[in-house]
Amino acid sequence: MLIGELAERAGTSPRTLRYYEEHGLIHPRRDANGYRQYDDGELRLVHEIRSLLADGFGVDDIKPFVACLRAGNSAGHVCPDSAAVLRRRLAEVDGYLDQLTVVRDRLRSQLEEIKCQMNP
Amino acid sequence: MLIGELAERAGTSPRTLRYYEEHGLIHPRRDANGYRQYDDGELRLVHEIRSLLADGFGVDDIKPFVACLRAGNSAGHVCPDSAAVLRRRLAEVDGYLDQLTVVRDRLRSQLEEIKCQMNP
DNA sequence: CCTTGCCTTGACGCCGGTGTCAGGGCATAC
DNA sequence: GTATGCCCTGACACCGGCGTCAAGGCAAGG
Repeated sequence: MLIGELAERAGTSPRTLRYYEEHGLIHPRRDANGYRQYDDGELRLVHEIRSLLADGFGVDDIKPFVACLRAGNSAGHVCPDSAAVLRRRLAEVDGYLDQLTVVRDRLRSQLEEIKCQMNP
Repeated sequence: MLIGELAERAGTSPRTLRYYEEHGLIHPRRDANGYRQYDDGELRLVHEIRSLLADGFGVDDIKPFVACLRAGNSAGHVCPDSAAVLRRRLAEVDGYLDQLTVVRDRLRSQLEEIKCQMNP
């Protein structure tokens, strides 16, 4: 499978796949051409990567998950290193949720205040 | 009041104040020197700006609030334009909260899964 | 006069995942 | 031969609020 086909099957772009490779997430073989050659395992990997990115992980955070999968585990998050990253990210997300909740409440109360002024 | 003093009183930096000015949020007078000259009204304005920024508004979003204050209103959010921005931002924040909640639940369930494997 | 310290404008750096363009090779079909 | 379409590497653009450095002016104290 060449890079274009993998990109399409993974719902992304060749540029993106080269970026993942540049950052050590995937290691495709090369044809005599120099063309990157991927197999179905890489497709699964890319799906995992994109899922983690969608959850807000950074590329560096994802490396332990990839290593875990490559070590033969059925899921990327069952290894200790991945779990540590998971916990860190969970704490981060909880923090963002708290912050956003505070902001939302402020916004709501300001909008409430306006409504009251309209019906004095 | 010169820019350094205002910056310190507002808890920020001269660079930041020049940035606000560059984007049309404040309009200080100039001394014969060319030095920016601020009064206490600008200090209040800067506090308002920084509060809005902390709530996730962009510089452009803030303009209506500043205009509202300059129009003599006691608060920046009581004008129709500001209210519209408030509603837009509230919807945005609600969206982020939904997304983050989904992510948090996924992270939690993955961590749960690991705990279960440790006590089989 | 010289230093110190504030002020001025202008411009580049950051962060991070991708888009996009430039310039060139390979492969297949006509 | 050439047209098409994929591949390659390398590099700049983006967004946005601000840090930071450069190069220079102004004010005041020794």
